[in-house]
Amino acid sequence: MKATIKDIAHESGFSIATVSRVLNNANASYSSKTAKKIKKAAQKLGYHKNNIAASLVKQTSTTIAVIINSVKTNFSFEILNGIQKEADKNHYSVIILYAGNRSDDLTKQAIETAIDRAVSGILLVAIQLNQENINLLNESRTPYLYVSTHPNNPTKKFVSSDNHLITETAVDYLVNEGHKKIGLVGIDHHTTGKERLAGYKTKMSINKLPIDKEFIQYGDYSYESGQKIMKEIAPLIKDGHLTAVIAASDMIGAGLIKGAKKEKVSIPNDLSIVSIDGTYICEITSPELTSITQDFTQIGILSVQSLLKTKDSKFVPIKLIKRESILHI
Amino acid sequence: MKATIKDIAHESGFSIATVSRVLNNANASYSSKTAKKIKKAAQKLGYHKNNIAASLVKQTSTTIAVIINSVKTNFSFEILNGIQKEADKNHYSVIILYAGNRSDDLTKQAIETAIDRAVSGILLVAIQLNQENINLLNESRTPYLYVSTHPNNPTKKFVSSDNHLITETAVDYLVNEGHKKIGLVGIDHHTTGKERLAGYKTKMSINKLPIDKEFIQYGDYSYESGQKIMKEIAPLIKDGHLTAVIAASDMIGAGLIKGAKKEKVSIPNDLSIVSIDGTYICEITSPELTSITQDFTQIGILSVQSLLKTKDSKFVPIKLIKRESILHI
DNA sequence: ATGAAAGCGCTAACAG
DNA sequence: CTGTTAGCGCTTTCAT
Repeated sequence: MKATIKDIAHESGFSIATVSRVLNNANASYSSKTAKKIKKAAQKLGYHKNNIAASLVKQTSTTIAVIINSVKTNFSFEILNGIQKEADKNHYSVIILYAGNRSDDLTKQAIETAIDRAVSGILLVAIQLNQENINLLNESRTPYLYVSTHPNNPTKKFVSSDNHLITETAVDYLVNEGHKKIGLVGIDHHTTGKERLAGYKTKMSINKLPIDKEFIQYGDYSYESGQKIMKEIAPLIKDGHLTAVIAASDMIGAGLIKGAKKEKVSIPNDLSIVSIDGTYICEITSPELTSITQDFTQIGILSVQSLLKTKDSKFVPIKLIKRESILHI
Repeated sequence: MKATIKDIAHESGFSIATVSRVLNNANASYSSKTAKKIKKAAQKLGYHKNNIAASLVKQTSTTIAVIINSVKTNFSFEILNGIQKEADKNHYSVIILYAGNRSDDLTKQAIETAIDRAVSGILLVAIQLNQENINLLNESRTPYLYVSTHPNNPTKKFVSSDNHLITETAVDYLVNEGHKKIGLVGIDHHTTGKERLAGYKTKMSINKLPIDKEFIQYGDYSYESGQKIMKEIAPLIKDGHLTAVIAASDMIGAGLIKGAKKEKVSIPNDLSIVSIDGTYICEITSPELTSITQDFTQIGILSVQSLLKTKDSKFVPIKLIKRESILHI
């Protein structure tokens, strides 16, 4: 039915070994005439390589596994896009495994599936690993990389934005616009949140700005979370005790705007917002959200390059994009 | 290194054939005692099935390929989520292949990759196939299914919303709210657009409502498209020649709202909008968008079920969700 | 109920 | 430069 290298061997008069060599461009240990003949035969028979067979003997496949949380983050899709694009370019295919809602069990299951399939590498998108899963990964000797997460362990490889820099840039900008009462809202208690908090504190301190306890509000990066937080901080805003916040995500920013409407808080007149992420959400809200924009597509692309080739860790540059949610005072 | 069935055979004292039977629950042609022993041995050795080897001999894998356009649709992720969830449940894994921006060449490439990997089925998410690609698919004898697309060929299998019903429901609702001058904006020239247009025309006609040429505006489902269209129709609205529109997507709806601000058109006072899709975008805009909501997660789930088991075509129910973008007149 | 043996299609020594 | 051969780990007749 489907043509195999055996058929090509028959058709061209060479052995399957030679056919295999030619078709894989193995160190040119064949004459160009042979190559031409074999390629022609392959063409004629409509040959397609059976990657499964190749994987079996090579004990590795040209497949990259992406493990991802199923939480509703609107940027994962962009990262995936970047990964996909770069994988395609290198003739790799991508299999996506969900780790549920940050569940260690499901993460373990995903890792096992990846290992079972003998993938050539694993991309952990916004995934936090417990020790058991780290061990599992290490024992498998499958290369892996943290994507959009910056592990505190310096021996681990990652590709992500620099969380410290993100909040530092945001504070600087806000200070430049005349703000002194600046909050940071919607961050989580994990690495990402901690780093952003650290960057924020650093710059606040450098600028000799006090940090009220209420300036820092935790959340889960969601729209609902943003609305809830606005309810919390509305009194402060009305009192003039808070004039600007850094939102931990666009969705938090959007939730803040929504909540502000209910609380009769005017954005940006009563409160300036700079949101972290810079996805298309920023343009849909009214007012549009000024943002510290992450280059998610690039994060995806570079993570594949790192996994397959460079093996480097990398911070991907961020950008401040001015829209309408900041008031100069 | 890694345990294989050979190791289990050794450990348990049975042959690899028996081990294979037990581990695959093959028609109980083994005693339960044997089964117990073998399973214990497998457990002890930390055995994991090498699916690649199994795929090679069975000529099929427990992998589903999803072919998808890389266009920025905010709902593909939801469909993917549903697919993933249901695939997981059935112990299938999912590989995602991008077909670029509706490119026939890239689609062909994606199909070939899928076939190469001997996937057990292909899900075409919002993909339009040309004849060459249809042939390719048919020759491969790989089962495939249209997802979120309703092919005009009745022999093809699909899982999607009923596009006719979507616009019919929208028109009915708008008429009920007292509207008579109703437009349909942002649709494309492909099947989806045509079906929505047909549903719209049907109900307009039943309600004896005239359809002005300008009532129908084409687009590409994007935010920008929505803004452009608003520029186009703003004069009509101001004249009172148009009081309501059905937006072909949430992004079109959001673009309309954005454009309306520029054009000094008030939503919903000057124009009512009901948007098709009902993703989270509808809650972020101001006013919130009333929508005909598609159940994308369910579409994903049912498409896997259809591919793997039922082989049925299916329309997934839609829902009208009232928010703030409709004025009763 | 169980085992032996033949491959699935391919790659990679090893010869020549 | 090319061919022979031995598997990769698993499933599946065909015997027993």
